[in-house]
Amino acid sequence: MRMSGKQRGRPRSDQAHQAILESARDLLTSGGYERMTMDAIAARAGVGKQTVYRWWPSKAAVVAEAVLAGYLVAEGGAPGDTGDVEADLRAWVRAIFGQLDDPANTALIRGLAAAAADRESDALRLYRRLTGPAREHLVARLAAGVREGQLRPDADLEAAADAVVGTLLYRALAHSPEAVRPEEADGLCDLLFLGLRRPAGTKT
Amino acid sequence: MRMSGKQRGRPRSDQAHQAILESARDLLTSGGYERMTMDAIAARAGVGKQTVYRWWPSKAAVVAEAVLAGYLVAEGGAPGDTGDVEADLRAWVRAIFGQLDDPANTALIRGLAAAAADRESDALRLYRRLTGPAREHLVARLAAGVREGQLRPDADLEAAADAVVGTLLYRALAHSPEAVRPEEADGLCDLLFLGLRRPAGTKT
DNA sequence: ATATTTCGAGACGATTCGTTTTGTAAATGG
DNA sequence: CCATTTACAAAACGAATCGTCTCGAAATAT
Repeated sequence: MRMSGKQRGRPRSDQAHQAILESARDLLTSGGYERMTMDAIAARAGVGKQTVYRWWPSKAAVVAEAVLAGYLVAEGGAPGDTGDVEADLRAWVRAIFGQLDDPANTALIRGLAAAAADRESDALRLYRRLTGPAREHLVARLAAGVREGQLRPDADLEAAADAVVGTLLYRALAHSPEAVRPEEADGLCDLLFLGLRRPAGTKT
Repeated sequence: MRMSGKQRGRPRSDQAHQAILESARDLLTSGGYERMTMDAIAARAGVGKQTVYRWWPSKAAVVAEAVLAGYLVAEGGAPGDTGDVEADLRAWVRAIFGQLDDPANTALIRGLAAAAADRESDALRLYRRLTGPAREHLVARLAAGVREGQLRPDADLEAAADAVVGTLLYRALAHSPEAVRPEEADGLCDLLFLGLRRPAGTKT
């Protein structure tokens, strides 16, 4: 057994580590997954290819970590809790949809989709890590709304979260970046809250 | 000028054409996009690679047409119209979700996603062709429901259609095939129709 | 000082895409 | 019947890229 304590030998360069991820993100947002090569990632990071493969097993793995480390759907954290579920989530969903107006963000999401397609065995895990935080935040805030008596207690919160995340993913993958429609977020929220809202005059 | 009439030379083999698409589908459902090669497609189809590239410009194009020709989300056609929007669409959505229980179908959808990732310039068109028919059917049936007075006239039908298609895509890409949950379709429909239904006592 | 580990740089083999070549088969025009 | 034209199957080929491997230098512990 190796005693705990400092390892011998040259220590790992965290600077190189970060430079690789950043390089991958840059190439992804500028040229997309297809036009990006491992040689280019290493070169732009000022790093040997060996250093990349020492820490990641494949191109898809590098891209996946670069995307997940640099862009989380739930970036900015959980939705606020002002006591008004509807207002809180409306603002939150709107903010996330707004992030998709930046082509760099949709490029990252498409990059993750490409990485998932490239490594089918990791696809499920990648999509989960991409959408998991947002899903959990949504469900948590909705559940709080139910406890506060603002939402109907029999609502299927998981279905609502899937609808939001699914619409987001669909929009990021299948909609042209030019067709920016911020009101899409409102349309979705309108629709969902019509069904989620607790009918007036229900026992609290 | 060439007079109209029969083309000279050996005519194109429709049999080869079909064999190529079928071969691509088979390889896609068995091994996925990553493990499928153009040589394998041609060999399994009993066709020269030249014949493949004569009619399709790239691997992604072959896969895309194979998927879109062999699997449409709206396969089976439009939802029925019994006069009850909710029942019609519930059955229709359920049937489509049911198709995702077949791993072959999710493999085809993932194949299209891979093809889109491989040819980013064609990605938008591919996703539109994949989801377009289902979207149109949904919106059409919902609009009929509005005309029939069953759904609220101010509902955002596009948002509802996006929610359904988005959830479908999300499920196909990010959910493990084992976790079959047919009730997901019902949960989604419950949620949406709560919001879409015309409140009782509204002027017709 | 020596051993150990990572570093940047780059050569290397294997795989796969997409092109090109070669000889053959199937159709039309004269 | 023969020339022309187009598609066919098979396979060789070049270019690109992935992932591995080698090399000498740098950094750290003993």
